[in-house]
Amino acid sequence: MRKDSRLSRMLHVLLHMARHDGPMTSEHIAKMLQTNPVVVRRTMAGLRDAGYVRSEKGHGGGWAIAADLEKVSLLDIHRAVGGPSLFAIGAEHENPACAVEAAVNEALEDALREAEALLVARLGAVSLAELARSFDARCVAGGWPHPGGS
Amino acid sequence: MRKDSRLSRMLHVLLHMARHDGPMTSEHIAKMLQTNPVVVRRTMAGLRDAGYVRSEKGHGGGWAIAADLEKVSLLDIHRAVGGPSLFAIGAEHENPACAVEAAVNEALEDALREAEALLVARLGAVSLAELARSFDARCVAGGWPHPGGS
DNA sequence: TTTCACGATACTTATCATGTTACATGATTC
DNA sequence: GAATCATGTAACATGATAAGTATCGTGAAA
Repeated sequence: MRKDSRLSRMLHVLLHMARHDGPMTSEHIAKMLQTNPVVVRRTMAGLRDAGYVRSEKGHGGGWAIAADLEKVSLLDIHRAVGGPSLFAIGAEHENPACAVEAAVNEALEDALREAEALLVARLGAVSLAELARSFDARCVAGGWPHPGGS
Repeated sequence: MRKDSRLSRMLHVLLHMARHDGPMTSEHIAKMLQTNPVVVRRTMAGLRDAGYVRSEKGHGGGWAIAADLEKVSLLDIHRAVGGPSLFAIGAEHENPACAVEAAVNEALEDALREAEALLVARLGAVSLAELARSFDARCVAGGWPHPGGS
């Protein structure tokens, strides 16, 4: 099953925007993500609705950060793009009539719930600002040219 | 994205088989799972290849347990059905040229790795026998009629 | 030899993120 | 105000994959 990369893509965009002056167009962003401007607008609409970014039409328009990156976590972004299910496996029926199936589901869902709690906690504990700073640190440590092209 | 229910289904079948005398046909199993016999054979082929079940053709044929349930974990079954990816989210590119994207991927993959380790540990810690016993306990506690129809 | 049940192949369906085309809307520039 | 730029939105195509279906072959039991 192909993976949902919306969170990953939006984080990528947000970090670029955090180190970029002025708005970025969908077309520019699409090139960064190697995709289509419409996909960018569609996905970023969630971030806009959540107030994390702002979009402006017309000349000089585009997308810009609209929130304090210290206060937005990776989990917030995950939710802003629709908070898709984190797992690719699960039970077939929600409320099985069969007692055996119910027992199996409970065992599996217990395990999944725990893993989800861990993942949610991890994503919720990291702010975009921290992620951006850790990126800066990587650049210094690894001797990368900082701004980066894409 | 619709979830992969192979693990859940196979556990359901295995628990029934553990409390059932003689082989069960694909058709019988398919009714339990509310699906098609071909789907059953296709999915159970993995369990057979791994040696967890055995299949016999002809009159009186069907599927039967072929392993010590104490020694088979839920993780083993997950792997026997193909060990599909556990997560529905992930990064777009494996080895991004962009340093920002690489940093994002690393952060996300760290979190996913941790959650996966937890989930794998949980699934690996439970044997089919334990799962079956916990089902028995549920029946007693809840006053269910034990054998169950589907 | 008939019936039963699995084995295997091929094809269809369902789902959903992603990709694409087309056009409307609003803002800026001239 | 006309042209241009950029987003907003709708509609549809694509790709991947689990699941569903139809069909026929194979081997075992009655």
